[in-house]
Amino acid sequence: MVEIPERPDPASSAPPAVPTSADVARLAGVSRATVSYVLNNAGAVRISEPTRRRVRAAAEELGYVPHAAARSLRAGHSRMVLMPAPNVPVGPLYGQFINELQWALSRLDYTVVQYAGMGLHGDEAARAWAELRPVAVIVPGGGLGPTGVRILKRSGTRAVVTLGPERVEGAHALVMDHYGVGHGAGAHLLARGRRRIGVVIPQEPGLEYFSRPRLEGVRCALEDTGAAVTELPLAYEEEAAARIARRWRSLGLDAVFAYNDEYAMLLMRALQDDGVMIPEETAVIGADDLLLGRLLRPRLSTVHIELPSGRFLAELVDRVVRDPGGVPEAHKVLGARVVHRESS
Amino acid sequence: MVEIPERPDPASSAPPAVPTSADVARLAGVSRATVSYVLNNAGAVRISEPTRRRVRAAAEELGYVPHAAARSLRAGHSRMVLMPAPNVPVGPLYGQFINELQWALSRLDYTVVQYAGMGLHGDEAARAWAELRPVAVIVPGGGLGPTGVRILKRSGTRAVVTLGPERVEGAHALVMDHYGVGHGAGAHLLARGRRRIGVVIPQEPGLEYFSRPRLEGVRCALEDTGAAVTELPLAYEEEAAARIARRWRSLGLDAVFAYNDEYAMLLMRALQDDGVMIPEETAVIGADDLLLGRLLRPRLSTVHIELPSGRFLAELVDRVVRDPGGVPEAHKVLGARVVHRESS
DNA sequence: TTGAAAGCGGTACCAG
DNA sequence: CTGGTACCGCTTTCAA
Repeated sequence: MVEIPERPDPASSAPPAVPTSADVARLAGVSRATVSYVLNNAGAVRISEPTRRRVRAAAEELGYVPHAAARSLRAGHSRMVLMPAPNVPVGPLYGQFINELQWALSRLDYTVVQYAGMGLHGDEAARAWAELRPVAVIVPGGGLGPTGVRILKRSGTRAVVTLGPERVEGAHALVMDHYGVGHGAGAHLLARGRRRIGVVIPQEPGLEYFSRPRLEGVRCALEDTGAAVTELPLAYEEEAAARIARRWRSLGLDAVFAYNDEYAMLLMRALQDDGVMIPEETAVIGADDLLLGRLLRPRLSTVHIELPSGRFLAELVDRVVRDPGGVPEAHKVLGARVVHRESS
Repeated sequence: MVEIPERPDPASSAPPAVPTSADVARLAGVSRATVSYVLNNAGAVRISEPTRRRVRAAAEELGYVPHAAARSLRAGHSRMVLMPAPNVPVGPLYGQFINELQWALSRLDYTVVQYAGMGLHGDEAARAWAELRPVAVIVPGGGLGPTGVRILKRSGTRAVVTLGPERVEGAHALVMDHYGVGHGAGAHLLARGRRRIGVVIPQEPGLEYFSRPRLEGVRCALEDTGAAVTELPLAYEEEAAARIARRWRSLGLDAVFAYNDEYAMLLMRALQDDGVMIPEETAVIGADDLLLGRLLRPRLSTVHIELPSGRFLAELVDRVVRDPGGVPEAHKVLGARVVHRESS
């Protein structure tokens, strides 16, 4: 006896209602409880094989898909890991890291979600994230303060991990301080006998979190050495580079740390077009160790950056989720190593 | 009279429970209904100012954050727009497009979420997405078939938009066919008098969706012209490029379409290192019109690709969400225009 | 102006 | 082995 579904659902204009487990139960002639047991392969309860088949068939026929919100509401928790979506195009290095991370978390059976809250800042954003009741939140780039962490924890988030340049009170941290990148570059140029060093500061918004620490690193490496640092604001456009190149000789620099390999390529091309000899007249070093640097002539010296493996972070998250009580860990995870080629 | 909260919550080991609207109500000495009215600025109901203040203060004190799942469960719908997270590092062009899109959707008050379902394929993935009951789903790159669309629609998704190379039954589509990119490149090389044309096929997985149509486009442009196409599999590594360059002369090609500007740079460098004159001996053209192409010597010819604006797609989504009944639209949105520089 | 109560879709306990 | 039922947190009539 298959009862006719209660919902009237005339084939008129209204779209057919979304099937619920109750609909499946009705069609299979069983109770909602049974449907739940069958579809979740509940081990504690034994359901007869014929019943199981009827339920599965009914679910299939209706195109039933469970409702995640209802499920996690009842369960009191979800396995969602939330990270804010980057609001600026991201390089291959970091992109690769994110992918690894997502993959590793997926393997640990988490649902990874990048949340695009493009208008929100600070605690506003934290509140928006908290509304989704994620079990863990991973925040790159210093977009979260201690209050934000508290908001999240208060809403049941079991693991909050920041990736910024410095730790945040209450949160676990993968400290990725780009200071070391600049320091490496500065020390290298110094060792090569350079004394008047330019540092490119990208004008693109959203890069300050990286460029400032890198600059600071260079500064620090040159402290008390008689060498001097000159900031070189540079937009990622041919014309901007040409303008700098034109007044290059008046700047009197004998070396430049170009923020990364892409800006290095941009600037190096402009300098070469103006007849500046590299590395004789000016040494150039980039960062990120992209393939493109090896393709330049002279081959570009660079600072190779070692990001942590996605698996490492995924395992940290998993560990903290399982035991949220522990004292926040902080790992310094950004390796920087100078790769000397021909441009310096 | 402020009652003591019911939940015992001893300051022992158990983490403090997440505050609910009931907790706020208790603390403020009102009912849950009133809390809801106040926090949602319900216009239909007038609540006295003192009450509002008490409620807000209580919410503040408890660090109350509403529970999105519960809310949308009750409401019967959400404003979540879901898109699968790319599982391969994405170029600046496409990255920019995604950002614009997210921004535009945010402005229209949607919650944009990139879902990383790294193990799932086809209908599996569609089911996983459907569990979240998004109001709209945007799927790039052909990762969704007609069945998948039906699963989503059946689960209440009001708008399904694909970005792939071809339409999908039942879904709206932004047809981004890279065929035209290849066609433009092929026609250009032909017009420049080239007859034996190589086409780079990247070996990196995940790029087939782009490289195949581009190849097809070249083929089609050369149809019945006496010109011939040679496929050149190429991994994005210096050594792979060097291998191709070494046997270049034996290939007898007078032109190459290098898939995009990055592969073009890689190959061009290898060819130049082997003494192949560009463009005299071999013409090279890339695609994407990246800045780096303009920095090469000779300057790289390229195919400029015009993606639709994020706003356009956002408005399409919004329109369809408001009126899901309409017949699926299909827009051809990928403009391709050859930019002739010096390498061809 | 405020409160009581129903119900969104699932899950899991307890009876039968 | 299966059904009844309470409940997760929130919104929204309906009454008072």
